[in-house]
Amino acid sequence: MPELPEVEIRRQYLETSSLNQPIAHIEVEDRKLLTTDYNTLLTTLVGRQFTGTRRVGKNLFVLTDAPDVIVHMHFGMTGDLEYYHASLDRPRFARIVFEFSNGFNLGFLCPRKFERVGLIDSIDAFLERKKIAPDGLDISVNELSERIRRKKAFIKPVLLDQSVVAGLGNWIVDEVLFQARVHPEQRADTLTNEQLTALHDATRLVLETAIRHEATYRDFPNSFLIHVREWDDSPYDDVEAHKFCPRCRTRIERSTVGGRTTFFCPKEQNIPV
DNA sequence: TCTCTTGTTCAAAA
DNA sequence: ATTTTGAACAAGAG
Repeated sequence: MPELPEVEIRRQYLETSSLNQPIAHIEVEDRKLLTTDYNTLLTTLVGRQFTGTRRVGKNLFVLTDAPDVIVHMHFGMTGDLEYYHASLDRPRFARIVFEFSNGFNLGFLCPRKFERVGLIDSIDAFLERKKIAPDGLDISVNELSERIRRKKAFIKPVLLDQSVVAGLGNWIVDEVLFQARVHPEQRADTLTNEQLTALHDATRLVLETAIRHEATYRDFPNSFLIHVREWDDSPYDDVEAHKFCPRCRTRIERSTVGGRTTFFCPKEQNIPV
């Protein structure tokens, strides 16, 4: 789940629930989830407060009242946050828990242990070191085009590359390509200016739509491809109807591109000849 | 029981 | 040397 829109929702959640409360303790069930030594994490953060948040791509940064002390969070494939009163049971999979002195806890839920939390001293240095490109909501059409044109790989894995544009994951890339009518296996360096503009427009459309609907897939417009994904089905959905292109009713094709499951409309997403 | 998975990394291959 | 590919990571869900 945690692609850019989900991380943005989590950022807003942390921002409204967990700022300006002294940290009394931090529980960590499995230290492999930390990118910073546990004792360093404790001595650095206990007594401090979260003061603000920033997000770039799928990375969430939590600022503190100590200079140059920033908590970095990455949600992997399944990470989530839950703010709850300490008198309640710890939420399932809350393997890292920030305990505030006011009796509330912020749980970092890590069902699959692909998530990571650690300290950094500079967001810019972190982005540089990790080669994180500009965020999908900030990147200009020129910069996106420039970065895509440099690559020869299929456009799908290029858009998944966080050093090209930050925040797009597997389903968003499929959705962006569908909205822009670009085939996932078109070579990146063969995209026309019109296609690059369409990709930039589609990126904004998909990201903004997802954030507006708080990343709840079933609420997305019917014009979106996402409804073909089986994990979107609800008891109210006509599952069969979702296997067809919402525009031309052609059966949606499922394949593997760049090692990832890919859905696309074989009629509308063509490679120009 | 078996397959699949929304992400990233790193080593191998090209 | 650089870019691309693909396995590995861990564990839950269906």
